[in-house]
Amino acid sequence: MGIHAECCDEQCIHKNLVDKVLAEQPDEDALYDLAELFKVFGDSTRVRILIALFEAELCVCDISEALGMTQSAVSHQLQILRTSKLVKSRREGKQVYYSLADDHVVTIMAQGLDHILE
Amino acid sequence: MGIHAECCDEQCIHKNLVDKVLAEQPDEDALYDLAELFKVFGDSTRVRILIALFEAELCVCDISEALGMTQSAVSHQLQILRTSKLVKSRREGKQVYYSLADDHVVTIMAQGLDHILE
DNA sequence: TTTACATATGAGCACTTGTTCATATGTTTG
DNA sequence: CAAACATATGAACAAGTGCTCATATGTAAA
Repeated sequence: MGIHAECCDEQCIHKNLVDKVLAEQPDEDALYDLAELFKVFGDSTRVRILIALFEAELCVCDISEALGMTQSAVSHQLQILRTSKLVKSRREGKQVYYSLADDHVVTIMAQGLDHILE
Repeated sequence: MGIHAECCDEQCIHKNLVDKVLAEQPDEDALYDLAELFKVFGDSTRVRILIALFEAELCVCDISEALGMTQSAVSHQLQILRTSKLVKSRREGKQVYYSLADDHVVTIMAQGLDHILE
């Protein structure tokens, strides 16, 4: 007996649809990576950082100031954003400047805003 | 002294940029809602459910079968997806059928896939 | 080199989250 | 009505996450 011993007898399952879903499903790694990507967008501090970077390239210190958060907290989040390739960084003297890595960030955020503003 | 007592003296802040960021920032509620929305996409079980629903409208039982997960786990996740208005449901006899709520889901997922496949 | 500043990072803790298990609700059939 | 089935939901627990604090690294000025 499988997981569904007490649910969903054979006659009620739409077997052909389930098979189609299983056939079309992206591979396990892609699914995992996709969820990991959205997880990065799923924190209000990181969202605020990304929106701040819509305006301009900013140094860590600027971002801390704009968000009213400690440099450490912001720096930790910036690393996560950088690991996911959502932002890129550039050192200029003592400062490190961050900016958006590509257009996907903007598109994804715009679609998200569209959705919540309905 | 504020939060930044030991960091980022006045001369190093790009005050005009910070002010611009503060002025253009969406209100607190929108930022929070946006992060909440992406948080929903940020779980591989929910991503798998959404991708399954790309193919067809499915009942809870079909989804459990396709994902190889218990009915309870799937049902909990479906409620989260429904609360965020990413899926909608329709009862037909004993079954409840779920489908994608609107096109934003597809667009957001497609952009996400684009990003990770680069 | 020493000092000061900007940023990065590791450890620890409080809080959140996904699953399981047990059970409740809703629907159809006998 | 009772029994069977599909789905929903509350509680509890393990695993993950974001912040703080302390400290390390990197860079420029004295």
